[in-house]
Amino acid sequence: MINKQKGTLDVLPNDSWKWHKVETAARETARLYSLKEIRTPTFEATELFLRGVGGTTDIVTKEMYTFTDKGGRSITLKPEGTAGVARAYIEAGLSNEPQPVKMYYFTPVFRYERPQAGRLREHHQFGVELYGAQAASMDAEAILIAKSFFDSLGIKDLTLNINSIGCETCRAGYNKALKDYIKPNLDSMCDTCKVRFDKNPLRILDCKEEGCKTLNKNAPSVIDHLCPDCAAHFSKLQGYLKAYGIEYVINPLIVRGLDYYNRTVFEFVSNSIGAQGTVCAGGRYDRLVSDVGGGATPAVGFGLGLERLINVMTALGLMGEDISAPDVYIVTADAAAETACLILGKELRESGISCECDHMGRSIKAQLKYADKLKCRMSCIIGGDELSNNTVTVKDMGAGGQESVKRDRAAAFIKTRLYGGVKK
RNA sequence: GUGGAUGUAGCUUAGUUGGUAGAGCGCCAGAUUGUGGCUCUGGAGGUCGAGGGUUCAAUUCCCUCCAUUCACCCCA
Repeated sequence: MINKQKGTLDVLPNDSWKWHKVETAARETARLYSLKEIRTPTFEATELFLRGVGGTTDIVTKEMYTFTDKGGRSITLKPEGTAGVARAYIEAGLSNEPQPVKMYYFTPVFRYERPQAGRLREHHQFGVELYGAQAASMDAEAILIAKSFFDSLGIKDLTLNINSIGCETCRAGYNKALKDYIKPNLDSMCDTCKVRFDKNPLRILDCKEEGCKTLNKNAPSVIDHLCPDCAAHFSKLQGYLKAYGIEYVINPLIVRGLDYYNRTVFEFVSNSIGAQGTVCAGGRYDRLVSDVGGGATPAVGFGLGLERLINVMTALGLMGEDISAPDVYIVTADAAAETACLILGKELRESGISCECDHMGRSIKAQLKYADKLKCRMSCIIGGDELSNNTVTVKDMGAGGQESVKRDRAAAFIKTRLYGGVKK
């Protein structure tokens, strides 16, 4: 027996409807906002992520699935969805299309980490990428898209956290202020924070060590050090959110772990699925496209973890149940009727009725029992009597009654019963 | 990479102060004539995570490993 790999998930036949439900809702939301789907490869040149995500980030330094292919190239399974989209945008010359270019994707994402509740080595994301617009209204629309997607699924449990981490110019000033604040206490910080102090002070705010957290509470806020342009952008964003009626919390401690973000960052967080409660996270990344070799292109977007989303919905009792079932089960009441049953099945399917025939050689009783388990709405029975009369016995599995119908009228009769004569 | 918890049938699990295991659900089959849902009866299915040690004897005690799980770092 070879087991599945650590941190991977099988979506089994009895669970796949959950994914369909969520994916259908996502595609409908995408349609409403005129997003077009983009599909990019599962693996890319490692260099893309080094330059896009950032060579010093944890994702790149210790979590990537990187290998050398048979041609000696360094290949990496995508650790996030955005870099590949940026690459495709440049490579296909999408900057020449009318802007903005609004896209969405579904993708597997691979990160080598220890699994726990809400964390896998391969997970799946629904992502949105809005390229070409620098207006704060686009940031607001990204958030609105996520919000209306959650609303369409009935999820009310999520808290929206927003923050602005500024641009390069305000970052420099802020980093200095932060370092000035930290410096007297640097010795009491944890080891990783000491490293962050030099490399990327902003990330100190993200530290979960008790000592560092306490110190961070009174740390200068990024928001107070934004340059006039960034401050205006952040203020406009909040204006749009208020206009949309979207509640949010400004959380100055939100700092994304991917280097490409600037200005707006946000997270939708749930409390119902354990320690890893971030279901959706995103922000603005105006430097990404140029970082991976394209022209200056403002962009904003988010990634949304589908496994976590399904976990939240399950925890909140919003997942519902699988309602897909074959419409009709065809009971082979006599071995001699087998061919007649199979042909009837083909005919029903050709007229749009889903159905199932016996392939197990079961007794009539067992076949009806099975039809009941499948939750079929109707059964057709063909045995010796029906063969000689050229009829089909049609049984209503809900009400329990049954009647004899001429064989050549069977499909039409069943269709009327199932859909009231209106084609599905 | 670090720390804690757990590993008995497909699932949820009981159990033995050490004498090679039961239950519920599920699955399959029956309960006179060609008919499901309720009920009843029967059946299949477990090398008690793997390897080693102690012992006359280990699923039970000890060790190692593996897997799962939760938390940390980090992230969706």
